[in-house]
Amino acid sequence: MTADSSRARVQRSDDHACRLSEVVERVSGKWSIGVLLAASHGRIRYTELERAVPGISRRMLTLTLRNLERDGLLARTVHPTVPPKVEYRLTDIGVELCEALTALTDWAQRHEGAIEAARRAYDGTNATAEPKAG
Amino acid sequence: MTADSSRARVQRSDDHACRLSEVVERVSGKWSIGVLLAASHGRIRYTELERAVPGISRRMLTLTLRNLERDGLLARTVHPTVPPKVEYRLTDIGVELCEALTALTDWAQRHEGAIEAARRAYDGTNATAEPKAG
DNA sequence: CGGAATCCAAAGCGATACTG
DNA sequence: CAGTATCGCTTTGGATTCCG
Repeated sequence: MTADSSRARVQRSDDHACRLSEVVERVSGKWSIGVLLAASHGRIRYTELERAVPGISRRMLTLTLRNLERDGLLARTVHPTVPPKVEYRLTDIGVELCEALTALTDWAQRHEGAIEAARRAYDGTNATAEPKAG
Repeated sequence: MTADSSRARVQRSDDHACRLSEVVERVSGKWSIGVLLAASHGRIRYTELERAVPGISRRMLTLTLRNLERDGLLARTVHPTVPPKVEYRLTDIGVELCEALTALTDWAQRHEGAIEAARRAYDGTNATAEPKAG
């Protein structure tokens, strides 16, 4: 990955950041998490996913699905019936990822208020340059 | 938030996903995590960050810094000395976030190999449509 | 029903020159 | 040293259409 890491003190930070980045990259994108969670209830079909993740477009759903599938987080099963039927379900490591994400949920929940407060404070302090206050 | 959630079974997933999305949004972007980790070692200056996060540009460093600061994850201290000196350090909730992220690191580390394998398998299976195989 | 392809707008990001 | 402003390329993502 990063070509030159000869700077010693950056090493472990770099390593740590690298690992994290991989996870975040795979989970970032507005939709990955929504899809992941929607699939965590058990088998779910394409159209169900479309409804379960409110604002998503066909394109993004398919793209997200493909990514998740490629990383081995989601399994795709095609039923060769007359009206095609495709079901998705989390793999074992997909389930584990969802569980690991609860640490984040937890954090978010604990500090939800603090963050919003910080934002308001920040926006207030720098309001002089903020034309959106209207 | 999401206009129509009358579907019952989606309710908690939606809620959960929402919370998670907030976290991910704030941490997504190629650089947020790198900066966060770099700051987790203690006070760190602008130029030090620039070096600690290898590929980052001035623009992105500043942008990322501002975002993190706005969310109350990072604190900025200006020393009004002759050559300006600005130091950044994680706030308490910033530290907590970094700690929460270790659950993800852990997951990534455990399944690093499995994911790469899944990718190769996927790319291999769908290689017929892949012009990059050289 | 499930999904690929195309088109287009917006956001992300890098490089760099400039300022206090 | 720390940060801002501008420009242009690249990526993301939404809407729509067509296919098996």
